[in-house]
This record gives sequence, structure tokens and C-alpha cells, in this order.
Amino acid sequence: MQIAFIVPELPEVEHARRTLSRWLEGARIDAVTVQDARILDHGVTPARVVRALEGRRVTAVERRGKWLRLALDSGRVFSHLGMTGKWVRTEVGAEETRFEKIRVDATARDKTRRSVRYLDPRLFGRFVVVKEGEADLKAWNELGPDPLVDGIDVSALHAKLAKRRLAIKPTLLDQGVLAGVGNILATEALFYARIDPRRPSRDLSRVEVGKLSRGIRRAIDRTLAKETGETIQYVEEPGAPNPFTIYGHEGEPCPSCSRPLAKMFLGGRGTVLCVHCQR
DNA sequence: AACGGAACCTGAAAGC
DNA sequence: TGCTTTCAGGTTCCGT
Repeated sequence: MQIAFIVPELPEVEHARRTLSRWLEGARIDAVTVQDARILDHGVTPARVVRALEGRRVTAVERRGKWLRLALDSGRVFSHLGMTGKWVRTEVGAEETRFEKIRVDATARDKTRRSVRYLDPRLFGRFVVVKEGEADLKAWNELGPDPLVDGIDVSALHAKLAKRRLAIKPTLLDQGVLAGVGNILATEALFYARIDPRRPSRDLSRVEVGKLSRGIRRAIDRTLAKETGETIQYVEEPGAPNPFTIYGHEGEPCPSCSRPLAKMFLGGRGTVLCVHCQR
């Protein structure tokens, strides 16, 4: 089957970070347009966002979990891609891209100009400007360790999971446990670790948490390796073949034992698993 | 406190 | 063919 939606999780957001970094780091923001105020937090006006950004220089593009943070010479911008958010680059003055919600025109250090645009048909993303001196977003501050930025401390993760009776799959979706793990990553990692997603988190042994940790890293690296090129082309772009190992492959043979992969719902989220290989 | 479930949102796919 | 329904899921909020 094909994957119908862009679903940005840690690897996709990391790819977006690297690309945005090339496009905007060191650049001066000339003009900002907010086409749809619904992408902003309730009560925040486009005018306020425009005022906060125009004339600023982007000093760094950072990521924790699924959040992007653009550090400015004064203030910061937080961007969450939700389920269908994406940053693209066009020529300055190019006509409005489909689903465009925000436009940032900037001049790089080498004086070349570029237009960077945020697209988000579903509007599940967020775009938040924080002024100099104000605290970071609560959602950012409450993130758990990031598997790439911080690495995974197996003992610490084991201790954290020991307090949870919820099944391991929905627990992994809690951004306070590990930042950036989404439904696809959790599904893939549990398969690599051969752990049944329905197992209570607190029942996982230290050895199993180690396997899970390596499974998460493997799933991240595998997707990141496919994210190449100058444009942000997510591996699960609509119409592209399914790049994942078991996600979206329900009913098809398990890559390990060849028996059909099952699909069930855990914590309201679709979960694919091999009931024979994952224990 | 922990947990389940609904709401948010809309394009694409599937069903009819 | 074209209309209707279903599905996808990150996060937040609300009720139990």
C-alpha cells in the first residue's frame, strides 16, 4: 500500500531542521506573511508575528523531539509540523504554494534571497513566536530526552517505564518519556526489538529496554538515511511507496517469519505487529 | 494521578 | 460518474 499522508516524526523533523538550517541560518528576515491565522495560537494576531520577525537574523535552527526552534538575534520561533506540516523553499515572489500558511522571505549572508514557506493542509501544526526574555514553550520544556540530541539512557528509561502500567506502545507516544517518538517510529522500533506493543511498560526487563532503545535508534537512522536532497521530501510523501518495515504493511507477510502481520488499536492508535515474532 | 476518548482539521481513498 | 463515508494521527482537553 501507499502512505497517504506526510507524518513528521523525529527523523522527518530532523531532516527539516537540517534543510531549514541551510536555508535560513545567518539569514536576515525581510518579510513575513501569515496567510491563515489559525496556525497561530488562539488570540495571536498575524501582525504581531510579522512585527516580531521582520528585520531579525536567524542564528540557529534547533530541534527537540518533533519541535523545531529557530533562534533569532532577538527572540525565538517554535514550529511544530503537526501531521501535515512542511517547510519548502521557492523563489522570492513565486506564486502562493498550495496549502501555504506562512511565508518568510529572507536574505542570506551571501546576499542571495530566498522564500521559505510553511505548508499545512490539516492545520495541526503550531507556529509560536517567543520574545527575548520570555520562557520557552511549555511543550518544549516538558519534552523527555531526545534520542539523537541526548541519546537514550537505558537505565533511566527502564526506571521510567517501571512506573507505568500502560502498554509500552502508547507509553512511547508520551513525549515526556522520549521526545520525538510517534506512531510509526514506535511501531517499527517494537518490531525491531521483537517486543509485543501490548506488554505493560513496567514488565519490560532492562535487557528488553536495551533492545527497544536500539530498535528506536535503528528506525530513526533507517528513515534519516532515506531523507536526502536539498528539498524536504519526506519518505512517506503521498503517492510514494511505503518505505517502512511493518507500518502500513498489515496483512502482508512478516519480514521475519512470513506469517501475516496483524493490525489492532492501542490507545486509539493503529498498531501493526507480528503476533508470532513480538513477545 | 492515570488513563481513555473526543476534538481539532481536511485531503485522499474507499465505499456505494 | 459522483456523492458519502471513512481514515490518518500529534497534541490538547475533558471526564472518569
